[in-house]
Amino acid sequence: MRGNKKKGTSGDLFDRRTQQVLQGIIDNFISTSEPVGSRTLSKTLGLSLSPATIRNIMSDLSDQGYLTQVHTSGGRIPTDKAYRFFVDSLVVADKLPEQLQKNIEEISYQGASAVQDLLINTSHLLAGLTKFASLVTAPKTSLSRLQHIEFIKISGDRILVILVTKSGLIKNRVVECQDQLSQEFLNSVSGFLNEKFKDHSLLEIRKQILDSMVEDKDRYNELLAQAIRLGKKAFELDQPVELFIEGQTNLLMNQRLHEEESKNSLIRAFEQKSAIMEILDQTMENHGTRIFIGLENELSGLQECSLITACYGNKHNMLGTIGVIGPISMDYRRIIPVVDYTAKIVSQTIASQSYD
Amino acid sequence: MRGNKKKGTSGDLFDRRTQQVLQGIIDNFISTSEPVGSRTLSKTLGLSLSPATIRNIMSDLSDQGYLTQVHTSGGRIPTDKAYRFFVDSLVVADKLPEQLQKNIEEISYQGASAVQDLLINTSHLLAGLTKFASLVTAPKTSLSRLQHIEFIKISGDRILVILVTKSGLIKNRVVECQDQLSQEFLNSVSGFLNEKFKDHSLLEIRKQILDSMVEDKDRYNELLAQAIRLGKKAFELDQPVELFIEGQTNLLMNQRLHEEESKNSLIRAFEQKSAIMEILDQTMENHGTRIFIGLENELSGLQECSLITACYGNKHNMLGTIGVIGPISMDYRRIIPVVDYTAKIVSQTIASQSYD
DNA sequence: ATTAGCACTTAAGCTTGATGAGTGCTAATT
DNA sequence: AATTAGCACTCATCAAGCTTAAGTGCTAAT
Repeated sequence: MRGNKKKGTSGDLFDRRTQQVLQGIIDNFISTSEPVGSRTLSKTLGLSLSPATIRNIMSDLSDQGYLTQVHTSGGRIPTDKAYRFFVDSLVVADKLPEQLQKNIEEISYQGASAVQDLLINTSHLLAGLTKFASLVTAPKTSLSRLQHIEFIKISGDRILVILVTKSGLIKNRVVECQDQLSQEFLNSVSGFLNEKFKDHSLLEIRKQILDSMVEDKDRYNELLAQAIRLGKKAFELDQPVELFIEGQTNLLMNQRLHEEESKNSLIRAFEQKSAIMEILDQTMENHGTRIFIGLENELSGLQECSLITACYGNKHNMLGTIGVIGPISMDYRRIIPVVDYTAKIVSQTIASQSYD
Repeated sequence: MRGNKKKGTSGDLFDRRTQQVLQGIIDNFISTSEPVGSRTLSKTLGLSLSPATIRNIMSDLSDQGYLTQVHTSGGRIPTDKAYRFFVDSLVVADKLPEQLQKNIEEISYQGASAVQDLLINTSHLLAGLTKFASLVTAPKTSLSRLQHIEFIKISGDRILVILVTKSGLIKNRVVECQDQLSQEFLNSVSGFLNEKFKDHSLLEIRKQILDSMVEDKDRYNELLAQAIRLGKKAFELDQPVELFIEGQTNLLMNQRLHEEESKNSLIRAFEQKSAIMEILDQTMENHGTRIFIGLENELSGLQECSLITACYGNKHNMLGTIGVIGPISMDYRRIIPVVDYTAKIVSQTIASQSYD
């Protein structure tokens, strides 16, 4: 999203005209998915250049790796490199149509519930608007800070643990417990934990609890001992990968992905949730929209696709990532602002809901 | 699953041989998905009948609507009616291989957590084992009976409501509340509600709350008034359709579904979650495995597929349904017992976890 | 009742040739 | 020096025609 005139990824210099031709080819291919040839281009492009001239330009672009031919004759198609150039030279992405803005803003009005619900809605929304597959990661539980913990006895030996984080995540799990503990006792335990650990990150809490288990081997305080024991169970992270994927079918049915084989590897990619998580986590290092085109994707199953991501969170802290996976020849001008704006709205909504 | 000798759906009488031929055709088609002809059949069937004889039999079966020809020559394929007959005459489905039994049983050992988690696991499991799409409905919240309700104040004006049902469902939602209520007060409210409504169905509770709102217009008891007000918010059902669908991509990638158009209508069908819910709800009327073949499905998008369902719950009460959607020519002998046994294990697991 | 034999049907695969969009190159034009 | 016209060439796509293999229905022989 910077540089607009002279720089392709590898520093090739284009004159204005060459650039227009490349743009034209990309635009054309994005809308038709058909290889585009010199004749067509000469007509659609407003430049009054003969096909022959355009052929020369195209030949140069081919030499520089921006175009390839599917077969000897029959037009050329843009390479990943061309899309990269194209995307980089989008100084300002299209403004988002008002209607779309409204659609996106609606997700935040779905009532004040847990952050997870917001994220699930977001992922549905993105998949729906783009007709591609959407990815949304939840804030990392272990980095979130404790807002509240509560134990509820729901039967003789089963205790429901409820964990609320500052960022608005709500988690529950049931733990079993041999000792018969009264609800009153549980209340004092949770009171103790809340007091001691409020605002600490879960990771930290977990560490401290483990430490004190080592220290207080011979404990005399019954409350403390139980608190530690219960706390251990409560904060013991199962950490199921919190990644919401929606609209896989959209993507698989997309006309532009026809190779049976690439569909299969795409499905396999979607199954590697933790690998996807890792990639998305990396995008949190620098804010803003990021775009991975074709082979730029580390995950091999995604190399026939492009991934567009944006982070949500507050100034201090990126919490998670949202993204869209679509065909390489997607309409970047349309999709990028959608992802962008959605991330912004999610950030706002979370900010207004969280307990900082 | 009843009747094994002489009855097709419409009461046609088959002699033993005809039936064997039909079986042969179905088996053959299930494993190859190619139309099967008289010559092949004469060889693979162990009956030492000449192709000509088999042709005659096949001709009869065609007349009775059990077979159709895709084109004038080139073998015949079974109709829905044939599968119906086939399935009905499966007196006893294949025994489930031990390995599969183990796989299925494992889902119940995933630790004692909320019923929802069990159901999500189940739906993953079914999709994985069958390589088709799986459906799992959660127990109806409104019919479940209250085990416990709790209010937790998580910030000035936000209260977390936790609802645990007898069947093991755990629901949370955040409600906003203008009045500043102390946690102690919330505790007495939840104490009150627990006492008054434990074991009542949520539907019933909701009704009673609404009733008392009408009655006690001029309330004097502050606790009661707040309890009612909070209770109303808590039991006001959002009831998001609780249907877990997994493995849609499995199904879409399945070789046997090739028509682009039928894939699209399948996707559309999956989007109508409430319609699917309705169908699954109907299956709860009578216990046991149910099978809907092709056009027997009410939902038009599913008419190129078969749906196999089984209910889970306890003797008194069916709670929900699990199911699999696959191509009409699926291997019923293998799939039916998988669905069957899974439902059984889910029932057991829930029984051991629920609070009755 | 069963089977062999035969004429007929048809999808699928193959070749063939025409068409059209596209290409690279060279020579003429501006 | 840049642009363009012209030309020979390439190749996917399509339709037409042909062959093959698997299948069918029917009739007559067993």
